Amino acid sequence: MTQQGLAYSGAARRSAPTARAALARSPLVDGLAPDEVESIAAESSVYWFEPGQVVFEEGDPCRGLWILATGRVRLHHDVSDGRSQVVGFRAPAAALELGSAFDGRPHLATAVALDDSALLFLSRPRLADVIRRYPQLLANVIAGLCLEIRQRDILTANAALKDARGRIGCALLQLARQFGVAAGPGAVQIAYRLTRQDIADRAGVTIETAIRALSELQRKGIVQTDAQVIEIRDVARLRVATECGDCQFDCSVFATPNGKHPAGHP
DNA sequence: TCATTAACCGTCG
DNA sequence: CGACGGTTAATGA
Repeated sequence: MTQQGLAYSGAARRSAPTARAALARSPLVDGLAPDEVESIAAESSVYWFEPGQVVFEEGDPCRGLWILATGRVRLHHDVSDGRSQVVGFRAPAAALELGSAFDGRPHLATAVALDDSALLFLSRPRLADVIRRYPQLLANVIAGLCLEIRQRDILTANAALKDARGRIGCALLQLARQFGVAAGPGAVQIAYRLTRQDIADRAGVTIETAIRALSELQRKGIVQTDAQVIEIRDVARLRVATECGDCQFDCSVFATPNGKHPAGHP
């Protein structure tokens, strides 16, 4: 069951310019002229979701492409024993699930709003139409899909790391790659609020284990948490502690000087 | 609701 | 055996 937000409520209408701005920042429309982006925005709708509201559920038929405009969204699988495995977190300008939007098969994960969130929706027929008009989009889609695949690869590599500390460390480094902003020499802040439960579900451990590992890292001065925002004070030491040495996945932490990460991509 | 700590317990190398 | 991590419970913010 998908509970959808109200289409174009008054609040959503007022937020439409914000949604268009988010679309313009999306890597999906890289290389398109502003009026071309505008024509895509004109074909899409804006939906509003409250914290905890489900955008779509794993197994739901995919009706189109969702792009986050404002707020935060978590994507996860519900695992048999009642726990949940986080597939990824989304920030504004990121697509929720490119794969299903383009192959039309059911959603691979459940998407839940973490904050009040505005999302752009483009139905599959309109998406197909837009692609026909702007073939440049295909290259952007492929790039986005490749990033989704990399993220999944990191997830499986993470699960294969033998102990919980390693998985937590790997999850932190990957989140830093995605949401990191420079916070001084060798330090990166994960600019995304995450509960301990979020971290635990991302790493595939219980919340207590996540707390144990994080407390330990905190005691060593490697990380520091403030109001659900984690700062890695010493990336190099976290890498050592996580034994990333021979990991072939691209967890390398980057942060641009102006504090922006590349356009919302996972 | 979220975070933390500690005690306890089963598994596995 | 002993490290590890899940379970449970208690407590504080």
